Amino acid sequence: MSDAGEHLDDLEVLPPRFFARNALAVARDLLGCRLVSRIGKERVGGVITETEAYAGVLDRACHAHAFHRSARNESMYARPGTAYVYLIYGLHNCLNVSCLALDRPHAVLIRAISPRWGVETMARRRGMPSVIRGEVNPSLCDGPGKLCQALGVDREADGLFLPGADGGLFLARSATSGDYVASPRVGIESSGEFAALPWRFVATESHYR
DNA sequence: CTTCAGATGCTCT
DNA sequence: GAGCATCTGAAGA
Repeated sequence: MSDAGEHLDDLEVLPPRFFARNALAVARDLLGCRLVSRIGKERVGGVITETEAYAGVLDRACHAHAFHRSARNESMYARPGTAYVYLIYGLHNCLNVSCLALDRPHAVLIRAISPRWGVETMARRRGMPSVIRGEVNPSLCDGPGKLCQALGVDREADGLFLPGADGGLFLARSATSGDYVASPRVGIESSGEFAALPWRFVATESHYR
């Protein structure tokens, strides 16, 4: 029973208080939630299937480790629910949401979504076919850089307050609850003991199918 | 299936 | 100048 027919106008936007918690809680609870972009003319988006928590000043892998603060990560210090978008490897954007509180800079990286709305538009932005062998192309949004490209998210979106109704980007409640698997975060091998912590969360099928 | 190199630009040392 | 919360296509097993 797929709920692919659910209408974008019926989605319940996540309120500011959803984000006023530590990154581990927010990262787990974002699984199954909807991420929608109306950057550009069409609305596109899907269901969040993978997140990572970056849990503040003690977390060596976090951009705000040891209270590091610069023009790049200023959004981590903004009110909870603020988009933090940065460029990685000179090529790809990564979309995060700030959480916890002003002086406690946590963030959740959204690593993957399951495409649901505007699949053709996302495929065009990604430069690949929307359908492969009768199924939605699985590589449209299954990575942090890929989903930003598909949703049209770049550093213009940095600093957007996602619970605000006027933005081109928002998060909305999950229609279902589901299970997840936790594992170490990706690409942070140089972060010492923090590299092994299971702060990456991947939704199981129960979330969205 | 797997590994691997190259692309590319911004931040921080 | 080094390193980076990545992605892709090509080559090998």
